[in-house]
Amino acid sequence: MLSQATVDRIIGSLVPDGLLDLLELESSYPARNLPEGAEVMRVPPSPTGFVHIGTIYASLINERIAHQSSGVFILRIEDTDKKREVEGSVEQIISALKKFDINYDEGPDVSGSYGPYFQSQRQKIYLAYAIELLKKGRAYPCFASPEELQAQTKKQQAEKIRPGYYGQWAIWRDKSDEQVNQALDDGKPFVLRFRSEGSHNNRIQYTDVFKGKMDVPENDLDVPLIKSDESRLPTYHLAHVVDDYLMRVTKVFRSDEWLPSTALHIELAKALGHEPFTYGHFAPISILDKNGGGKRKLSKRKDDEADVRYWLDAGYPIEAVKAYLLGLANSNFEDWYRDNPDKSVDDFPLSLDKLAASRAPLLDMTKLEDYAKDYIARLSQDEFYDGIYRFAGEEFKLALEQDIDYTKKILGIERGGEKPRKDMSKWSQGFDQYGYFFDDLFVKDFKTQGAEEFLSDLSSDVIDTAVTDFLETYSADDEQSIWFDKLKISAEKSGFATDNKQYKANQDSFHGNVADFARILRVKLTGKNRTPDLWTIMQIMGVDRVSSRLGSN
RNA sequence: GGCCCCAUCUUCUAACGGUUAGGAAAUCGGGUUCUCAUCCCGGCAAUAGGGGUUCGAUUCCCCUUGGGGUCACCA
Repeated sequence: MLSQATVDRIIGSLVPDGLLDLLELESSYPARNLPEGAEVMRVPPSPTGFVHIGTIYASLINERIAHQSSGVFILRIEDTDKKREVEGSVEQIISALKKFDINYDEGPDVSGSYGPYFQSQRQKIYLAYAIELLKKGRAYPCFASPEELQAQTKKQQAEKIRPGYYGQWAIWRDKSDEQVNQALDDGKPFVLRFRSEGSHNNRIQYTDVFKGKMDVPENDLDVPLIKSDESRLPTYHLAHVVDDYLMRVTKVFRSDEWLPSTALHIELAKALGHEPFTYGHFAPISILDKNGGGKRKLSKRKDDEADVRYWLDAGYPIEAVKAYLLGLANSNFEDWYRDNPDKSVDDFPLSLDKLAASRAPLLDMTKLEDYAKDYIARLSQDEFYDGIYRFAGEEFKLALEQDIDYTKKILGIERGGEKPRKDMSKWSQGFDQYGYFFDDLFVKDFKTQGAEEFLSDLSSDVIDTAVTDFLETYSADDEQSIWFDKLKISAEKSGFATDNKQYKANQDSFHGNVADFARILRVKLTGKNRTPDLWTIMQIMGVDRVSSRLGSN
């Protein structure tokens, strides 16, 4: 045990301008006045770059649980590592949550009486608790250099001993007053470490909301509490225990990666005289390794999909992404969504039990696309227009605005009925789906390319004849059935089979079947070989545009 | 390596200890359609292996194997 004088000296070096009074501090974080059963949840991203889709997943879960119980959802920025901090990340986090329509009641840009919500602004608070531990003899300064520590770890690995700063490896744990003062005199940097009283041979039990009864070894690691650099910011462990205590968080839901340090957090809370938290650990989203490995955690470096910007930029509808994520969290979501076509994904009652069963769900982009197609197909015409418009490039935007009536007709194709068109999974596809309707864009981006790609098997003579034959009989006033009858007649005249069986039996005597004949018109008209039905397209384009596109070469 | 989590079709998963092991996505066939997207019908496809407990095990227990996480002054 360090002498009072030494402890005071350490305190002086840690907080030269005075220590916060704990009682006073705690009185400014009173119990929340919430209804019975209300949960206070939080999501604590760190601003170290882009926003991870896992952060959105965790936010979704925490927000839902909080708000379903008439509780509070907090966004707390964990910016205690100034070295890794990337400028602009906080704004990115905030805007990502906004885009996903995940609302927090307290956060960096929302007033709340349990702040501040930047951990870097709470530095004095952590210090006060750390010093409290120091005074109790549950913390001590450690002057070991990174090199020393590294050498120690190496030695442990070589000798196949459990690595870590504990027991005999906790070299500064029981240094004398003289040694500590000497190090202080030398001006050596130091961290404040936790003095664990646990033993790796003892076991502790706790209940995880998702995983049930846990039985793990006690913590015996003397982890750093306060960093040695001049920021004197805390490590995650201290920050978590202090913040969630003061902010009156009722349940700590975090991803599985925190499971191994839970014993430590329990011991830390107890050392501070607090009741340990109720924890719930859920499996993080994983992805199939592209290089043939197994499943693994979604990694920032290797996977584009880890970045929410990827989802946003590609123009996946947010609701669809949320629906997919909710489906990963709760397997009954799909059924619910199908049974409640008129409800929003935000109305889904997330269940804790179901979440328990979810394990390391694999990100399945194909399935997500399916969700997205469904979602877009359900949209009203106005919503559909909005989506397309928002993701349109400058030229496409101008085209869309030019003649609203024309645009509305175009975007209204096969929409709103019993069986809406289902061919778009992301908004960025809007241009490709509808751009050809606009003459400038057609000439620039569709016309030539399409003819080369989709009509290369037919000679230009055949194509010309087909177009001429069709135009001879075409009338914009024809009903669809008449139009199609005429189409068949011109097809026959041009040497195409109108009967599929006939065609299959005798392919050589035809240029192709009706489908091929229609393909000529389709490509000439749209530059594409996949479009909604031709009659509708012609109706919308109008006779002049149809003639001109078919007539031109 | 220590500790921890996890284990049902290709994927996400469902199944009070008793089901022909179900659904969804993908895929394959068939139908509808001028091409597509759809839509409808159908097919393929799983309880990792071995021991127990039990009349009976996907379900409970143990072992093995496999996958994942963690062991930082990162969170």
